[in-house]
Amino acid sequence: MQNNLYIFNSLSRKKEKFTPLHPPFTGLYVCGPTVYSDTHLGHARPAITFDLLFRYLNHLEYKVRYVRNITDVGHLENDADEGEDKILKKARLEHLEPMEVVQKYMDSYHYNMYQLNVLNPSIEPRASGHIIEQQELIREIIDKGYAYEVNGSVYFDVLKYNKKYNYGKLSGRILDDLQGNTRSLEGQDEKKNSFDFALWKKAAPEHIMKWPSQWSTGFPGWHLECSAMSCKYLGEVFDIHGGGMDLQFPHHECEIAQSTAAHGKEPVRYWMHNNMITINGQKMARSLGNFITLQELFSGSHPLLKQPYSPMTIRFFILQAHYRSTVDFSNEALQAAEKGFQKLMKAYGVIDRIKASQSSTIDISALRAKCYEALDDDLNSPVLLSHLFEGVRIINSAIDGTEKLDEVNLNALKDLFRVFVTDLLGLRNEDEGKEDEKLTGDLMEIIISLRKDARDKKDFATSDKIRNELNRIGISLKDRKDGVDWEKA
RNA sequence: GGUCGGUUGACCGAGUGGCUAGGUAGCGGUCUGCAAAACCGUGUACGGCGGUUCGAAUCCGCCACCGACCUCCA
Repeated sequence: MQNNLYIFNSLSRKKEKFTPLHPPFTGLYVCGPTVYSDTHLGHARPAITFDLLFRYLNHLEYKVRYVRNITDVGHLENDADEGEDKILKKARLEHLEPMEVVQKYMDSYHYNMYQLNVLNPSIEPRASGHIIEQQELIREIIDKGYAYEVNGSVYFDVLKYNKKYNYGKLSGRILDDLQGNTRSLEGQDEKKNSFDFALWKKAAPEHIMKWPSQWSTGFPGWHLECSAMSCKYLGEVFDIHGGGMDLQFPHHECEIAQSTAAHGKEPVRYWMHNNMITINGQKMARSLGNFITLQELFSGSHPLLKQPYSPMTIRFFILQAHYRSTVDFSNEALQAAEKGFQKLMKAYGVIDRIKASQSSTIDISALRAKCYEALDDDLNSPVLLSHLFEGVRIINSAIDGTEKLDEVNLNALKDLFRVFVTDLLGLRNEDEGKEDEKLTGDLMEIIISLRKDARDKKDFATSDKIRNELNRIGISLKDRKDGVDWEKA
């Protein structure tokens, strides 16, 4: 299992060589969505980032178990919600069962992921299906002495944990600073310290989503589900944990604390965090009211959108930036991405027209090595794309005859595009079905030959009319030295 | 206020102590009857001020601006 993959580990703040704990097996856990609302552009970022990682690890022949959870127990929306459960609140508004809301948005998330060509994870566990495991984990933490029960709720004892371990190591936070930064003293009566967090919360009588436990009828703390489910499916120590940078603190910090307190071991070996998508320089988030859903992007139905953008345009747009950089949304950037994507796929589509030469002016193996180098360098997809555009140039030049490829290099080029464009970047052609394609092709042949006749007779009025009329219905003609190509706009 | 990150040409976006990605748009050219596509060429780029260095946009310091996170409840 040779690899040369380096990934940036948020824990050490350095690029580190990736080596799984038990090769060839590799465990990958990524924080999935809370399904209380439509999937938005921000959700696409981690999904695509870790899809690329999943695809690459598979390509390197690791046996990857990719776990991406669904949070369906519900979180608070924002301060204005006064503690009411997010999913519960939405349910009241729409007069639906909480699980009906969950189902609806989970289905739509799955459909959007399919549209973006994001592969399904190996396991997609739901928090509501792992209440028992979460309760067991709480008991373990209590047994080890790092949690305490107050009035039916259980809290994590951060101060005690920090005496033996290091709370804040992932996010670079110092406990003393956190203490000094306490916002207010209200609502903290039950906890020993303001920075303690809930493992189990006693539910108010009107709370719908609640489960029985030895402490109270209530619900698990938010951070718990990821600790419990990652441990169940990947073990007490596993290889890679991913998620958005906004989850680094407190969510991931608390995950580390919970798992370490329970098992006495550092749970995650490599932490990876994707950066945010911004809109006009501000983070896109539901709570900020500036988010664009994927449906709106695909249909163009949002005041900020000048046109619809296809799923593959969005995917390409996201892959054109490195996952640890913010990427700012704008119509100009999306339009540029759309053109670039089409250029790439168009070249890929004509690769079979290249005829092998006796000799080669290009060495594809060098290009291939550069492509691997790009991915090995912390999944540098923008650099990979720049190399693939060198491939685009080679394809077009080979068709024009200004570059030559022998059979070995031609096959290598085809393989390069199949591996990197299709398999790893997960880009696919979006041209619609082929039902009427043959008929259309036959008709086009006839029209093209008629135009050729006119041109042979120097009847350019007729030939231009044919071309213009075709243009009008979205078909453009391209005269080449050795024939005529056509394509739908 | 604390912690962390960013500031690259018209736009997006990589990257490196000297060889200065890529996409989009613009301009010029080749090819075309014309056009399109493709190919070739092209640009006033690295926030400001100092410092280290033979040499910095890349390292260090200061400043400015922008952003993310900052425990309760979830």
